[in-house]
Formats: sequence, structure tokens, C-alpha cells
Amino acid sequence: MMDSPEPSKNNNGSSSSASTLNNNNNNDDAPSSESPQVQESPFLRFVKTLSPIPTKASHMTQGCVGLSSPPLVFKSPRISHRETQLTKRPQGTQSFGGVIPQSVNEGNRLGEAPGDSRTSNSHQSLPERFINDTQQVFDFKNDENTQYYSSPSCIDKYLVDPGDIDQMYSADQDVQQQSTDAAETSLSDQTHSKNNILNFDRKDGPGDKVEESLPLSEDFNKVHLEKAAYGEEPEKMEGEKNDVEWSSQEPAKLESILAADGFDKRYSHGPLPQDVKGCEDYNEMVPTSHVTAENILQDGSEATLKHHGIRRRCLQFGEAASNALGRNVKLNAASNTMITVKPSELVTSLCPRRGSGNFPSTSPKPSDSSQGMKSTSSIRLQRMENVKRSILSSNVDGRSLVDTRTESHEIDDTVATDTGNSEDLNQPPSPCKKKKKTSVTADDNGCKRCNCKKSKCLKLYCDCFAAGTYCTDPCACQGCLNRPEYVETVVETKQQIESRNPIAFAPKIVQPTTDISSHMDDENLTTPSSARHKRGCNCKRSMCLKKYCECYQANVGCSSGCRCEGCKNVHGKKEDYVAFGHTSSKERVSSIVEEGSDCTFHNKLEMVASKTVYDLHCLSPITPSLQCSDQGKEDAKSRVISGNYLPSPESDVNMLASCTNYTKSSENLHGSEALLDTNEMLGNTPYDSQIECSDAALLQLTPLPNPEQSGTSSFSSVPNECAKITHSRLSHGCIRQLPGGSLRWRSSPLTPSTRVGEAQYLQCSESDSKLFDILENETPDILKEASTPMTSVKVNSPTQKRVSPPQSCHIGIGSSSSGGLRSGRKFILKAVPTFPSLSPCINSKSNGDEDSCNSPSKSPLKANECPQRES
DNA sequence: GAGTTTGAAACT
DNA sequence: CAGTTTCAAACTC
Repeated sequence: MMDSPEPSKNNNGSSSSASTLNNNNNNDDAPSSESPQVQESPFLRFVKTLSPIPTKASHMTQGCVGLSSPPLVFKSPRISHRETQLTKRPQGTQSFGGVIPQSVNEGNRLGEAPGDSRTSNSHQSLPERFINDTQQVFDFKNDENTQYYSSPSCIDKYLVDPGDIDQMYSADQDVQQQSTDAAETSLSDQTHSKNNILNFDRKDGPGDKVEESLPLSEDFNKVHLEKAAYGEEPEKMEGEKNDVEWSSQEPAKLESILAADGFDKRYSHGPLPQDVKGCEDYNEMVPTSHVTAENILQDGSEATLKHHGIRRRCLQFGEAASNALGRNVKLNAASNTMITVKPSELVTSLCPRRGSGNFPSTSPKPSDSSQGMKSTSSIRLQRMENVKRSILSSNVDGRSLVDTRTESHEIDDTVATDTGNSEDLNQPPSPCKKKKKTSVTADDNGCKRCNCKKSKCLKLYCDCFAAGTYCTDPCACQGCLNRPEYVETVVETKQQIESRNPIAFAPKIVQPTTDISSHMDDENLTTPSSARHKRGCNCKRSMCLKKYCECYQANVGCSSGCRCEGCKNVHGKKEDYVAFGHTSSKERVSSIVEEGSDCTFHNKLEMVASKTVYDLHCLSPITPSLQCSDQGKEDAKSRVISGNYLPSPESDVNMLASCTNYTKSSENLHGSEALLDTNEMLGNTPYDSQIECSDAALLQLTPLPNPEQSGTSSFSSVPNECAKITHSRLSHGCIRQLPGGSLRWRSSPLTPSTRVGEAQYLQCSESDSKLFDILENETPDILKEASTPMTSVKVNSPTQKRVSPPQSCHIGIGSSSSGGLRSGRKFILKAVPTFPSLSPCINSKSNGDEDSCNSPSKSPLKANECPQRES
């Protein structure tokens, strides 16, 4: 870290140089970090001068390392990136304050961030530590990450509260950066929102654009943050374009380039706070997100960032509101425009993008991407297809890597385009914005955009609103109030709707508690056919063969909950579902069992689950992770054979864990990719699944890195397995909830490093809440306890209505018995309850939010219960 | 691009 | 809870 930053700084004179530097740094970093050289480096010196605390890079790093054992965690490049990003960002802003002004100012606006110094000042010494840590972690790779400075504060927090990375970031950034500005900004924002509200009817006053454009452009901005941060939008745009081109190029180049960009961006962050004042922060803005995004880019996980950026759209209103209060992170592009990035969005974006291994070909056109960033779901769908293709096309690791990057490139493109589109809906659309206002609701990317005329986008008629996201530029809505400016209105409206229907914002698609894989459609390899619409459709004339049918639109089959007439849903007929549902899993099991050896029913179930998972992995174009999947698969089987009572979930978990382990041990990068891949795999699933995938990936990642977790969750004990299962399931089902729940990351149970990575990851994801849910609900027990030190997990999602599918059930299933599998069809509304599996009955804290296994409503039942019951 | 169809959401 | 209206997307021309 230290090294990279330094060189970057030194080189910073030119962004281009930065990129090269980064590359060089990568090479250099490792040694430097290890050796005292680092201390000697000018950067360190500078830092020392700045920070009262003597730079003990080694110490710091060691301490951190010891705690988190970052290297392991970071093995997966992406994760590490994230982590680094997390740490870095804060530092970047903070440490930079001191350092940047000197060197960094360069092209980037780093120099602009005088305020940064303010924010960072107290922590200046910390950065070194952090850097060291990060260096260690990342040295193995490029470490574009290394470039930056880990934020000392982050480190501290990290150390202190591994669990709350999110908070850290949010807190750090918010507190530090925003602390000074935040109050003002928040106030201004609120006032803004009020003003906006007052004005809300106004449609596109030119003046409005200026004001609104900034906030509205959030999503875009988010995406752009990275770009904007540089202040190089044009260049960046080009750079992004280049990225796209790069996709085909060698990863190394990409990384280097990305690193360079990321570097600039990072620096840009520093300035942001300052600029931010001028700009209003968006509620959505999340410091962490910014960090992650940037970091990700740097890491070569660029794709991830990009992915994240893609997702930007998802806003959980509740969160948004909260964010508005405090969390908003402001990034200043070189220009006055502020770009806000939501972590959640970022994260979510990751999944979808990843999903499309084919990015280059399938990658949404920039223009398209720009148009619709809104609905992640739509994106997901498209990606699913892409993923399928990719999966089908390639399983090769290297390929997968390439693909992921390409995806990232795509993301970049989208981002670039997005950046272009920052205008309000009402406002005259930028060229890109309302391009397709036509009937199409989703972009090529799958981003949805609404076209509401009378609902003001404050009713469920509005897809954006229903999805818990703000309308974006691509939207062609009129009189839209579903914008950051109107957070209050949005939140109130949402609350009202929720009061009427608590699960109104819950994910519509839920997976049955039973094995995910059992119903995998061949067509939709990634999409479990088992997924069903929460409420079911009511089609009468479309026969569920057109998009009028929500089930069909979601690529899920109709279920018993549907009241459709003449159902001919290609994804699954209602009748079939009813009849098939129960038996299908068993049948599948039997078939699978044939392959496997003698197994008990449970084992069979596990087999099935594992198999499904395995299949998914296999399908996914992937990195080693997939390969790992094989191992994992076997592991799962072996486990099953061994008698692990945990059925499918475990196997899945095991699979994942094994994969992750494998990746970690073997290749850090691969590990990250693997995660991505898995996510992608999952991502194919219609809507929720993608999220789940991401979650799964996260989960996977997390467990390994953390010794504790590994111990707890990963392999050894059954409970661990349960936890794993829960994780996996969580990943599958829990995350889903997007819209409603606005969960905040609080703690990740994982070790610091892992936590950090996770946190970043999570934060990045659009579905912060989702991830959160997952973590909290799923990991919860295990992670919480295991990771204990940091276990502060909070579920803040105001909405929290996640109807996450089955996860709880899954958990239950996984934990206890096949019961869940047997039932097969239970849908869990709220995903996340807790991880019952790990600890026999640990109630996730509160997750009460969501449904227990079956109840869509917030059943008190928690994961604990589920397993028990089922058992 | 305009108009129609459709079904969810909202309302009564 | 059922029926009706409103709404916006999907679809057709």
C-alpha cells in the first residue's frame, strides 16, 4: 500500500504516470511493504511528518495482518481490493489530506482536497499501518490498491470493529469528511429535498436541472464518482471506452490501467469533501461505496466496481433516508458535480455484471447502460442470459477472468454513459437519458427505467419505486418525486405503502425453501426454476406467456400462489408446480443419488443441493473457483456421505467454501473471481438470485479469510457447515430483498480483513441491505459469534421487508434436516432471519424483519426456529 | 409513434 | 374481501 501510494503520488504528476506507477508499484510494493523500504519511502516520510504517530508501517500492518490475516483474505484480488479500497479510501481522503496536496494534486483534483487533510488529520498515522497491511495483503498482486492509503481511521475501526466496516466507512467518511461538511450538507440536502419537494411539480426547469441534476444523477454520479472524482470525465469516458476495448486485452494491462484510474479516482476523493460542500450530497452517497468502487477498480476488480456502479440504481429508500441524514458520501468530480455512490449499488452491480461473462458481446452498450441504470433486476435478467451464455460457453478459469474483466469494462462503459446521464427525469433528458423512453422499461443493461406520468413514481406502479430505487436520468417519468431530493417524500410514501402491505417492497421473487438447484431450468441454467413469484400472478389472458405476467417476466414459473387462468408459463406451470413441487426435489435427489453412492435421504438431499450448486459453478464461466467447485462438490458429497446432516445447503456451502479455500490457497485472484463467478452463476437467476449469488460469493470469501470463520463456518464442524449452508443459502435467498430493507452494514462477523472485504463488498452491493441481511441473518450466528469481537450486527433496514425467500428455510434445512428440502416449496419471504444453522438456535438479532421460513410476513421465527422445526 | 391490451396496484 | 378504477408496461399496428 504504502509503496503504491507513494509512487503514485510521486508519479501522480500525471495520471498516466500513475497507471504506470501503479504497475510498477505492484511490482515494487511487495518488497517495499515487507522491507523497511517502505518506511523510507518518501510517502512514508511524508506521512510521518504529517502524522504525529511514528509510522510503523510494519507494525501497523502486522497488527492488522495478525488480526485479519489479510493476505489470506485478500487472496482474492477483488476482495482484497475491496478491503483495500475501504481502507484506502478513508485514508485516501484522510491521509491524502496531508500527502496529496503535495504530489497528488496533479491532474486529479487531489490537490483540491484541502479539506481532506482536515478529515484525515487525526488519523494520519494510521494510514501507514493500513497501507502496510494492505500492502501485505495485496502485494501478491498488483495492488493498485496499494496505491492508496488505507485510512487510518478505517484501520482502527477495522481493528476495533471489524464488523462494522460499513459504519466505518460511512462513519469515517461521513464523520470525517462529512463531519465538517456533512452537517451542512445534510442540512442543505434536507433543505434541498424540501425545496425540491416544494418544487416537485416543476418538471424540468432549467434551473432545476442544475440543482437536481446533481442529486438526481446520483446513480450516474455514483457510477461516475470514480470518473468524476478524477475530474477527467472526458478522459475517463475515453478511458472507460478503452476499458471496454481492454476487455480483450491482457488482464495485466487492464489492471494497470484500472489501477491508474483508480488511483486518480482515489485521490479525487480527497478533494471531494471540499467540493462536496458546494454540491449536495445525496443520501445515497455512501463513503464506503465510493471507496469500494474506486478500490475495486484499482484492484483490477475494476469490474466489480463497475459492476457496482452499474447497480447504482438500487436505493433503499429507508437507507437513503438514513443516508441523507448522515451517511452520504460526497465525491467531487473535478467539476462541481458531485458524484455519489452507493455501496449497495456498487455491490449489486457487481453481481449482475459478473453474471455476464460475455460482457464484450453481451455487454450493454454504453448508451444503453446509461439509459437504464435503475432497475437492477432488469439488468440481472439480461445478465442472467449473458451468464448463461458465458457459462455455457466457458468454464475455463482464465476465460472467466477475462470475462469478468470484460464485464467490468462494460460496467465502465455503462458508467461512462451513466455519467453522461445525470439529469433529472423531468428535466430534458440528456441525449442518453430518455433515449428509449419507448415502451422498453429496461436498458440493454437491464437497467429499468420508468415512464410514469401520473403516479409521480411514488407508487408501486413505478418499477423504480417498487424496486426501492430512485428514478434516474434514463427514466422518462413525469413529475417524478422518486428522487433523492425528495427522500422524505419517498420515505413517507414508502412507509405508507408498507403500512398497508408490509411486504410491498419485498422481493417479488422468492425461492422455495427446498433445494435451489432442483428446479434449475435447463434454459436458465443459473435460474432456479424453483423460484416463484411471491404473490403469484393473476393473469387471465396472457396465459402467463407474456411479460404482462410477472412470473413470466421474472423468468420464474407460476406457483400455487398464482391465480392465473390457463397458465402456460414456460418457466413452470402452476399445475406443474403444485404437483411437481414436492416430488421434484426428491426425484432429483434420487437421480442424483444414483450418481452418488449410497446415501441417506439427507445425504441425497445434500447431494442434490451440492450438485446443483456444483452445476451452477460448472456452468459459470469461471475462474478457478469453478474448478474449485468441483472439489467443493466432491467435498460436499464426501461430507454428505460422511453423514453431515446438512443437506443441500451445506453442500453448497461446502462447495463454496472449498472453492474459496482453494482459490485462496492457490490463487488469490482466482478466489475473488471465483466469487464473482459464483455470483454470476447465481446472477443468472432472475432477480433475487443474482443478489444471492453475490451474497454467496461474499460469504464464500469471508469465511475463508477469517480464521475464525473458517473455523466456525467453513469446514470443520457441522455447525460450521450449517453456517456455511446458511451462508450459501443466504447468498441465494436472503439477499434478495432489495428494495425494502434498508439494512446497514454494521458488523461483519468476519475477521477484520475479511470483514473489511465483506463490508466493502457488501457496502458496495446495491443491496447493502441485502448483503446486510445476509450477513446478519445468515452469518449472523456463526459469524457474529465466531467473529464475535466485532459481532455487532445491526439490522437497520427500515423496510426490512425482505421477503427473502427461503433462506431462512434453507438455513433451517441446511441445519437440521431435509425437512426444508422436502417441503421444497416453502418460500421464505424474508430471507434473512439469522443463521440458525451455525449455532443451534441463535436468533439473529433481529432480523426479525423477515420472514421466517415460510411466512412472508415478518414472522418472528428465525433461522433458529426453522431448522429446529424442520429437523 | 400511437393506440390497444394487459394485469398489478390502488381505491371504494 | 370483492369489485372497480387507475396506472404503466407490454404489446400491436
